[in-house]
Amino acid sequence: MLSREEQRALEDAVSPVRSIAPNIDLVREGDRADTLFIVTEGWACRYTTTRDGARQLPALLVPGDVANLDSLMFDQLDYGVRTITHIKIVALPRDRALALAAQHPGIARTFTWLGLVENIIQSKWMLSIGRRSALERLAHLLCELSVRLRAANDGQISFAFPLTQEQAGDALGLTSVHINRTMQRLRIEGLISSASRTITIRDVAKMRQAAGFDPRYLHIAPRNAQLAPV
Amino acid sequence: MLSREEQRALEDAVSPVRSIAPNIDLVREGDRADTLFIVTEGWACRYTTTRDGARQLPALLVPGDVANLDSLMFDQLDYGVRTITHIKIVALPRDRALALAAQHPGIARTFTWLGLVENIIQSKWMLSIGRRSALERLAHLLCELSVRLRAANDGQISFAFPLTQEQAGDALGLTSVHINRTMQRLRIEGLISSASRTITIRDVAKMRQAAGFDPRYLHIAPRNAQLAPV
DNA sequence: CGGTTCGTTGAGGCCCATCAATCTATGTGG
DNA sequence: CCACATAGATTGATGGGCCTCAACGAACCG
Repeated sequence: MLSREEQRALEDAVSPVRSIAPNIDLVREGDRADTLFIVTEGWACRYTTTRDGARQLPALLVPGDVANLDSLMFDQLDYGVRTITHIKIVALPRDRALALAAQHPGIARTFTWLGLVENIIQSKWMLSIGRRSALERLAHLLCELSVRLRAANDGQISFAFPLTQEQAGDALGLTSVHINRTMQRLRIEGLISSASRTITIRDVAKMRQAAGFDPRYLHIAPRNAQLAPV
Repeated sequence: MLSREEQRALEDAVSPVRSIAPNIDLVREGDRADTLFIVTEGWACRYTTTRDGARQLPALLVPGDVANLDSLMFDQLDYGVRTITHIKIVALPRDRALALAAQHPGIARTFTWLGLVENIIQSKWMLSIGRRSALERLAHLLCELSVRLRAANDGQISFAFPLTQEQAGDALGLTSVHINRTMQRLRIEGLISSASRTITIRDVAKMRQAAGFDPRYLHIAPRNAQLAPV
């Protein structure tokens, strides 16, 4: 999507890579932020909270994601950003981001593209949280992540899944206890297996069926197109 | 946000106003769309569905909203758009929208601004659906709409609310039956009253308290700033 | 090796869904 | 202008999916 020149300009504009430990707030709800953070390695999440402390994650951030796109236009953040694993990020000051966008149409295009995809993903999450059972929700999330992480799909898919069950619950609108029980059901039904924070989807077709998952909404070209179902 | 010239360019690019009856699909899930629809009067919604027919509305569309912003970049829609009331819309072909954005920085800015605000609103809806009780959810939605519709706030707020209870349920991840009972509780507790599709929030402060609502996330300047709480 | 975080299990209860019936409002055609 | 049809609102009874609380086990780490 970016020309070589644009790629270059972007890399020049960006701060040196910064490493951050797990469970650290990059930004807190309500903070002012005039810098975009781009995840290059590891996992993070956006989070929102109710007055009484309940948490909902509106997004999981994996390598390639921008943590706070809206800082492009808004001073104040409506959510916090917190690391999940050890993570590497680069920072892009808003001024420079806007200047880049003004100068390079491909970069402007990329920003709006990112925003629109985020939007679509959030819509799907809403559908899950509002209308799907716990089993479907969890299955759908795992399917989505397998695609976003571009995990190889050869009938089985394996990928690192570093969330605690509590964090998974916060993403799906469930409690950690219920995540636990739901994960067990997924295992018992032979859909997944997991060991040391790695999930493997044992039968991708069956899993997607159980989740009601159709990868097209992610607008990502599948890694090996000839193998990707539907 | 737009210069007078840009305003003008936009109005010139747009199709004549079209009127549409209630409960009509403008676009269906999965349809191709190369035209943006902008609501100028009346209500509509975006909707998504699961395989087994459950519905979730990721957005309510009121005057000023763009129904399908992502058609700016994507051919295929991941949701349907359906009218709720009689409605008036104008159409803006993608080509012209992109050309306008390329030529007028204010218009480009407006598009990304709209996308980012949508994003934030969706995050709040996710928080509601995932973590709030039915009462809080409904109260929060009504508070949000009162602000988005720019209803006058003089301690009380009245505005037309044309959703059926089924549609409200689809927006909030609840059933119509439960919307009914929850609405009754809001009335009994003196927070709202309603007659012939008009809602009035009787005590705005108490209502916002009950909803956990803070209007800042909408990034709209309040109509009479001196009266806006918080 | 003790401490802390995370995962697992059980018992009990509540919020909201489901199903179904009835009531009300709106609109339509005769 | 009324009879009727239909969509939407309301009510009741019942049940289930998920929450809550609490305890215990397992893994990790300094």
